[in-house]
Amino acid sequence: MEISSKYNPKEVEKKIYSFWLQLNAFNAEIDYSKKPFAIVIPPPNITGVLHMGHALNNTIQDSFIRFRRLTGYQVLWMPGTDHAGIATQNVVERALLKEGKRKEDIGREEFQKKLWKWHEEYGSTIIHQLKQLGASCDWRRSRFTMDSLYSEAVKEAFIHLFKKGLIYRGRYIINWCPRCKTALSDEEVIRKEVDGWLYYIRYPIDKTTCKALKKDYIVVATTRPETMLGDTAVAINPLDEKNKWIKNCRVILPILNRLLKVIEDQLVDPEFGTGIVKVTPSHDPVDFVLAKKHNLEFINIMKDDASLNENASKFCGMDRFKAREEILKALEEQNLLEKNEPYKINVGHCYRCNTIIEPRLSLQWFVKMKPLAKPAISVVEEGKVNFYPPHYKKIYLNWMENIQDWCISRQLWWGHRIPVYYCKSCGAHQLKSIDNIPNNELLTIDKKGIIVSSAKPNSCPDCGLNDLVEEEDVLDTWFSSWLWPFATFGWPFRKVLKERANIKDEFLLEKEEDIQKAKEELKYFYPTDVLVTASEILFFWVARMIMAGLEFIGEVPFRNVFVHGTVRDAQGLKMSKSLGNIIDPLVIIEKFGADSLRFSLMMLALGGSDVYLSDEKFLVGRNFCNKIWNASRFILMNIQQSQLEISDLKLENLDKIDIWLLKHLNNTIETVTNNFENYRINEAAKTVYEFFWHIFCDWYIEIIKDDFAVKAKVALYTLVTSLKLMHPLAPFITEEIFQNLKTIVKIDLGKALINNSWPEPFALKNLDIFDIEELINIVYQIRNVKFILGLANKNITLILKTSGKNFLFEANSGWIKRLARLDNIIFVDKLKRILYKSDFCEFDFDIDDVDVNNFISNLEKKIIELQKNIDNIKLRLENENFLKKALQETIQEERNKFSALIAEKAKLEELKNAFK
RNA sequence: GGGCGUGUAGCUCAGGGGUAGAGCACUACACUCACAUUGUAGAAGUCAUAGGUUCAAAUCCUAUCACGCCCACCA
Repeated sequence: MEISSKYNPKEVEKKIYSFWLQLNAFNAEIDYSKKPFAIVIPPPNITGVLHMGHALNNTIQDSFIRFRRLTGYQVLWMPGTDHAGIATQNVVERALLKEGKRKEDIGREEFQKKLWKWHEEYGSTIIHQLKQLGASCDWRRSRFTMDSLYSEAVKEAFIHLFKKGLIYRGRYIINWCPRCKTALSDEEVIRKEVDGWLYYIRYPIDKTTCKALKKDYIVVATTRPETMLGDTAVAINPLDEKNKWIKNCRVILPILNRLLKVIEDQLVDPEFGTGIVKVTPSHDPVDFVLAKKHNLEFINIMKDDASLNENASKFCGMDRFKAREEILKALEEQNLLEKNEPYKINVGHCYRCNTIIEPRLSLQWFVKMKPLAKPAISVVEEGKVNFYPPHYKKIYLNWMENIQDWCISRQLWWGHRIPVYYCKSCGAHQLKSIDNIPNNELLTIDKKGIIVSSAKPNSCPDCGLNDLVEEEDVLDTWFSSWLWPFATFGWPFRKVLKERANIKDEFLLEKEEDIQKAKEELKYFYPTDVLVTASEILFFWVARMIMAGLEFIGEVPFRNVFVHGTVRDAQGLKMSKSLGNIIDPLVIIEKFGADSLRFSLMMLALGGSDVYLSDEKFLVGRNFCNKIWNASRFILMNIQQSQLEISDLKLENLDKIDIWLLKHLNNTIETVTNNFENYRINEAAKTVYEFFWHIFCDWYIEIIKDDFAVKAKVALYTLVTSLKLMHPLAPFITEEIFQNLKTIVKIDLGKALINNSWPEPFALKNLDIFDIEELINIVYQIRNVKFILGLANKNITLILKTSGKNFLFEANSGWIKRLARLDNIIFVDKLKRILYKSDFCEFDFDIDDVDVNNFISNLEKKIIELQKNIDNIKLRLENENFLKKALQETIQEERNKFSALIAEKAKLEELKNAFK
């Protein structure tokens, strides 16, 4: 069998992946003889294309999964996709716009059809890409957050919370995206500091209401002058002496000439601006709070696209920013704009389209979070859910303790429809209109005529009539995602028949036994073991899943949360398409192979901290894969060429070199196992890298080259063991080599590597490997001295004097000569000249005219180094306090160190002096 | 404003009370046939700053300075 000197990932990966699929190696079924290990994938958006963040996230998961699969767990990696409300709607809207249509032109139903069609065509792009990465998910189970059965879960959750009084509908100031035309939760708003202006505007005082005037106007400071049209008061701090005089006045709102009263509230900072604030209840969150408290009128001045409405008089129809200019102009004309100064403002942006958010008064659905948060705080405090790295625990708790109610309604056409019906006869549907709210009416909602139900009811329970309309809004995408860890198993286990499914769902519970099986699977695999996620969605998703798990199942959804960092470019900027700084994982896979990508990422996947990437970072993985390939190639070719018949991997008649290697291998197995178990994946990668390359290849294989036939078994054993250790990180190449190996050696190794067994340390008697380490050190010393003397590329003869260890050198002379590039080794009793000296041996070369200057200066440098250390320790040993207070053990250690250093230095000086 | 974290070699980071570590990059040498996607050797750091605890601090504590992330109603 010919083995190419270059690994060809493209061919191999395709072949190996379908081999795994044929084996059903990813499939997870209940097996009570094994312990379960489950991970649910963070479902990527159906609009998603695999980016480096996905690659990192999923490689970590796949490595954990493959590790556990090999260690004998019954493994489930549950895959799926997320319908991603706004994101998907935006994509399809854009496509529609290319045809010159808006979604309103074709209507909700038609638009939804287009969405589903889009999902069918492109929705699984990312799934295919995950397969290219090597993800070993049980693809049969793939779920979509809009599956018919999943809808049942969403409805169940809503109804459950509603009945419990944890869902309410309320008029509230929410974040509104005027482009997406929907409400957003606080988490969906990205705050960015932008340069703006702080405008100082004069509001004249109504002289009929105010007697003792200091001035005939007051000044308010604002960054958003256009909202002044909705002002219904001005406010000062009750303790603000300098503005106290306006307390009982009324002021006149410029342009509209509305009379505003002055209110007093602690929320006002007397130090900011003039200490007087304009209050715009419908367009500012703080003012909203003030207005409720002080019973102010709410005037909405904007339409849903953030252009001004009829309440804005002559500015009606104008865009908000245009209106700002015009209003400033008008104020200036009337000499009411006192000044403006540059000012940095924190402005909210839509996380999907980056449009500036408008605080907007509207009627929305909310979940009361405090009662849900309470148990979710306890489980983390008690350690039932652990974070890696652990400091995320604090961040989580801090957030949870300050949690706000969750706005869950979205004015989108793509998503789970809120399971609510309104009775027209009871007037419930009219509450939807939000413009011109008379004072503060309807801030809480009477439940009359509002029916929460999973299907349209026949009649209104309040009035008995059947004039019902369905709620138009859909639910926040995260309201379905937070159910992911158990909804994917089929919770709430309702029978859903094919006829009722609105798409060709593959996952339906049609028969009673399906339901029973699904329930059993949940019981077996849930709670899942670890959730792997980026820190960005800790609150969006992770925290909410914990709450949902506890509320709906009564048990945490996962025991561990592994948080990895954000993927950034070499400059530290977040990778994003708009910045044009992305490194496409698919390009890396194309160029170097999936394993190179995976291994490189895992070397860098330090828990919690961000991953800085540049193209050359992927060379680590590529080079390592090349090393794995070629080392394996060497071993296999030699077994073939020497026609070795190896029938088993039992190791016997080991010599010291073998034991030296196996000791290192044992340590590696232990460390790698430990690192995987403790989610220290980069440590696992580094450990196996170090062993395979620098112990196994650099030394062992080099040492045994001359008598490979004798050592082949140990080499083969070590190779197989290493393949297992590396498989979670580099699955394709290790499986490929494993399969090649099977055709060459006549050993029953099992059918495949993927579901093979994890290695155990080899049982070694505690044999001393000191001699081998010494010999390796001597080879290193010979090379070193040769370099210093400028003899690196010359073959020379070594003249050696040992302390009774000649036999050792004789027994190992083959490899020592080869690795140190020696013609010969001559043993003598006394050296004329000494180039190296230790307790073990001393040596010289058979070359007379060496350039000693370099050698001497090198010795001097070493002596100076040693002297520094000696001085340090001497100081310590002369310190009475040290002798009095340090542990006896420590003192003895220091003394030993001291004498060792002194001896070492003496040797070097002796060498040096011999040359003078 | 509050919370969390980070500052160690040119870069990316390990480590962690008692002589500073790795990888990459760099320098020199070597195409000795598994691998130049290689090998061998080398140079490189007052462990952010200032105090404190300690016999001993890069390591623990405090403050400061930088940087990063998250949360928050300063218009």
